[in-house]
Amino acid sequence: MDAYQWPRPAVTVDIVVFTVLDADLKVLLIRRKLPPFEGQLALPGGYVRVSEGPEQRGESVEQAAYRELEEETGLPPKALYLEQLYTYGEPGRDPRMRTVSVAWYALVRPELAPMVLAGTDAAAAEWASLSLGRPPLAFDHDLILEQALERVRGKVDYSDIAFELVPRTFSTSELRTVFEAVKGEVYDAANFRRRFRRLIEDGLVEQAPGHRTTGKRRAAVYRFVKRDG
Amino acid sequence: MDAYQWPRPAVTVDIVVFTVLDADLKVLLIRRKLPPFEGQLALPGGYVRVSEGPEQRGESVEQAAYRELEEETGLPPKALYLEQLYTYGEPGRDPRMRTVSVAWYALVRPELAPMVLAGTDAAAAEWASLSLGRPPLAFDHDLILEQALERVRGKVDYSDIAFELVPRTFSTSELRTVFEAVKGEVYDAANFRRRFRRLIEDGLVEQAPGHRTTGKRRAAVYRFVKRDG
DNA sequence: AGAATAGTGTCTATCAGACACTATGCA
DNA sequence: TGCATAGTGTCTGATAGACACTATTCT
Repeated sequence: MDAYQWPRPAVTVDIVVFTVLDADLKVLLIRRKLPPFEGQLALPGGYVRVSEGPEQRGESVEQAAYRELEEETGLPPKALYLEQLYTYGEPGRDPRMRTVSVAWYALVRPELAPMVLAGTDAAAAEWASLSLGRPPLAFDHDLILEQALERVRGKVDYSDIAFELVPRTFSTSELRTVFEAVKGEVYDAANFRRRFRRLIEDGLVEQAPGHRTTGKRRAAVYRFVKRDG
Repeated sequence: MDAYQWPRPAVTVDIVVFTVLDADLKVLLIRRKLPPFEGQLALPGGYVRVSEGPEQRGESVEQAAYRELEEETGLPPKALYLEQLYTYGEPGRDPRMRTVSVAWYALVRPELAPMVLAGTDAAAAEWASLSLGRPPLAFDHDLILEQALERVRGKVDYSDIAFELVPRTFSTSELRTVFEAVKGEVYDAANFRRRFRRLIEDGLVEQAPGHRTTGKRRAAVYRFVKRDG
């Protein structure tokens, strides 16, 4: 039995974009201009574009995520770390029609965060803080946001994603601030340093020229060394 | 712009089913009876069933995974641990048409593994060993299998999934065998025991009545204690 | 009785958390 | 010159790996 002709769900992408601004974890939200959920906040996203028949011109699901992000927020693919999160396919999650959404999360360096709003018309996109209460979102986007947070919080400890949330060169206290914002807890500065020193010894991080002064005293800056490069 | 009318991809599920038999990690594969890839091995899976219009009768993506598994292998939903893996949506991954596949992995206890073949007509489903070389699979199923393996290998260390691959009651050496099969390395029996003893102290595992003899000497058996129950 | 497996104890290296401490440079 | 922040050193407890050891029971 070949299901070629059967009804198909619409396939969309939704993206949870995080950044850290003012020592605070933030998500990018869009104010919807059309029903359903008109006027409410939602995650950026949209339909995956495909073509009929076996020629299969059209974008991959990942490309769709990059494209929608650029269209809706002005963020270019190069500026992003993008990773697939989960696929949501409950009937009823979109009141219009049966929709399966492939959700992604993205990380943006703080220097690039301000360019987001410039790329779209005034009031469309905004960085919402996550340390305070959360606004209700359209569709099942609350759930998606929650699971994205869980993923990032878990992964920050054993992977390199924290380096995607600091400037290209950064001080240890800037990196510590990212950890604190993501995990929502305070880290002992001395112990954090020691962990960080191991990263240098292992060659994951190297010192960069110059200094930075965020507090009272200037600090050495470092850069993340990519494994393959 | 509403994409209601635009062409849509077909949406499928594919499931990587693991079990441990004879101290060996195995995957459930299906011999395809229809083109494309006729006669080749593939992961069990199939189309997600939806309905037209806003009424949205139809199954969730997760239900589709359970249903396809039961249809193709005879494994009832109750017998399985099922978790979503990743969604594959590259154009060209199915030569017939544009297809987005939501992949899952499932774990089956060894006692239940034999019932798989009984549920289907003779030569359709088989448990393939993973310690030897792998047969080439249809579509991009090699990739899916590889990523499922990676997920299970990573997760077995910090989660409870190992308990889904032993009988309901088990000896420490049975549990160790599962770890060895999954990770592909030998564990020091004494150190493994010590780790295991901590699980008992923490109440995650409790001793069960009776004994089991897999080797020369009989061993105490335990059962996993669910957190919420 | 022999032998393989179940199960215990011990030593060492590593790492995280707590916290006392020194050093620097901006106000 | 004060003081907040950068950065170092040290103690303690938890845990993993290596490995020597005892205990049990099947054949």
